[in-house]
Amino acid sequence: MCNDGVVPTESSRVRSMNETRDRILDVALDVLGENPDAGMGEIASAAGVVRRTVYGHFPSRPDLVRTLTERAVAEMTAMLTEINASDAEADAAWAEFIARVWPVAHRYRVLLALRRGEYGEAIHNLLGPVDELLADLVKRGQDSDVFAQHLPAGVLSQVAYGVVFAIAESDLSNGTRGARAAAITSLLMLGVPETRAIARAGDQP
Amino acid sequence: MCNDGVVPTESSRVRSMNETRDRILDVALDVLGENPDAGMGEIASAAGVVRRTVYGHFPSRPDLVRTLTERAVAEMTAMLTEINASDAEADAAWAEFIARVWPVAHRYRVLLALRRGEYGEAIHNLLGPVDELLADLVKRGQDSDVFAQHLPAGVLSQVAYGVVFAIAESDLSNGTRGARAAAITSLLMLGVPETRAIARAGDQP
DNA sequence: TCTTCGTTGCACACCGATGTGCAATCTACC
DNA sequence: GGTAGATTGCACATCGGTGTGCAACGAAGA
Repeated sequence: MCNDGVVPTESSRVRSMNETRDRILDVALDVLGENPDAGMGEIASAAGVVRRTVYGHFPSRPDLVRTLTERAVAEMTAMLTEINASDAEADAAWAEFIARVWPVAHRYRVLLALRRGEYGEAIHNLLGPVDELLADLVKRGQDSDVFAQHLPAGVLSQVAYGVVFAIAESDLSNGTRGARAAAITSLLMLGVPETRAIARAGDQP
Repeated sequence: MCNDGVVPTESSRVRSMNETRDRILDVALDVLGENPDAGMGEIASAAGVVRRTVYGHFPSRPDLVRTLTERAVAEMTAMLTEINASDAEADAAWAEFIARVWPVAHRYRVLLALRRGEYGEAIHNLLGPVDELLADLVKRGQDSDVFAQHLPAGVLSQVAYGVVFAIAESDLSNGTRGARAAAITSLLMLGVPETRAIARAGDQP
C-alpha cells in the first residue's frame, strides 16, 4: 500500500526491534565506559532487558564491542574528513575538531580503555583511519610551523587527543567549560602559544 | 656466630626466598603492564615459578597488586617530597621530576591502567599522596605565574603526568630522547612557552 | 481468530581464573 | 646424615562469565 520511503518492510515490528537494539548499543557504550570489563548481564539489565535478549541481537560479546567500535569510527572519520578538507589553519581546525568531538568524547571514552586488552588488536585496526586523519592534521600544522616538532606527528596526535579524553573524564565535563579547557590544553601541548591557543579556543563558542 | 649486621636470621635461606619474592614483584609489574588482566598463572611462569609458589608469597591477587602499588607510591613520594622541598622554580622542579621519573615511568605504567576497574578505588586511595604532591607542585607554579591557569591544579597535574606515561608507552622509550620529549610536552601543556620549556628540559642531561 | 516473532525466564554445559590441600622433592643449615 | 622449609606438581572445589536450548508469554500482523 502506502509504502512511503525505503524499506518499510514491517512498520512497527522491526522498528521496536531496532529500538531495543539501539538502546542496547547506547547503554553498552555507557556501561563499558564506566567499567570496560562489564559483562553482558550488566549491559542487559542497564538496557532494561534480559541477558538472553542481548544474545538475540549480538551473537557474542566481541560482536557487540565491534559494532560499538565501528559506530564510533564512522562518526569520527566523517567529522575528521570534513574538517580536514577545509583550508583553515591547522590550529583552528584542531580547535573545531575538539569542539565537535567534545559532546561525544565522554561517550566514546571506552575505546581508549579498550585499546589495550583482549580486543586491543582488533580495535586498534578499526581505529586506524581515525589515527591517520588525526596525524595528518597535526603533520599539516607542523609543516606550516603552527605546531611544534618536538615529537613526531604520529605520537603527538595520539597524546594530544588522549588528553582531550582525559579531561573529559575528570569531573568538569559540565557544559562548555570543559570543552574550552580541553581545546586550550591540547593546543598548548601542540606548541601553540598561550594567547593564540586561548583565541583559537574562543573561536568556538 | 659472626652475626654481622642486622637480622641475619638465616643468611642464605631467607635471602633466596626474598629473591624469588622480589622477582615475582618485578615480573608482575612487567606482565601487568602489558596486560592488566593477566592472571596469576602468567605472572608465575614469567617469573620462572609455579602458580602455587606465588600464592605462597601473596595470599591473593589483590594482595599482590596492593604490594606493587605500595612500592610505587613509596618511590614516587620519596622522589616528589625531595624535589618539592627544593626552592627551584616550579617548571625546573617539574623538569627534574620528569627526568627522574622517566626511567621508572614505563615500569609503573600499569598503575594508570589499574586506576579504573576492580581495584580502582583501593589504588586511587594509595595513590592519593602522590596526586597531592603533584598538585602542590603545579599549584606552586600557577601561583608564581610560571604555569597557566586554564585548568585547576588538581586536574592539570593529573593530565600532565598522564601525558608522560602516554609518551613512555609509545615506542620511542629508547634513551633520553623520550625523556626530553616528555618533559617538553608536559611543560608546554602546563603553559610554559616553547623556548623556555626546551631550555628547562635541556637542564637535565 | 490464528499466526508470527521478539521477548522472557529458566535450564544447562563450558570455560578460565582463583584459592586451597597435600604429598613429594630438593637444598641449606645443624 | 638428619631436619626444616621453600618449592613443586597435582589434586580439588568454587566462582563468575559466556553462549545455547527451549518452553512459555504477549503483542503486532494476516
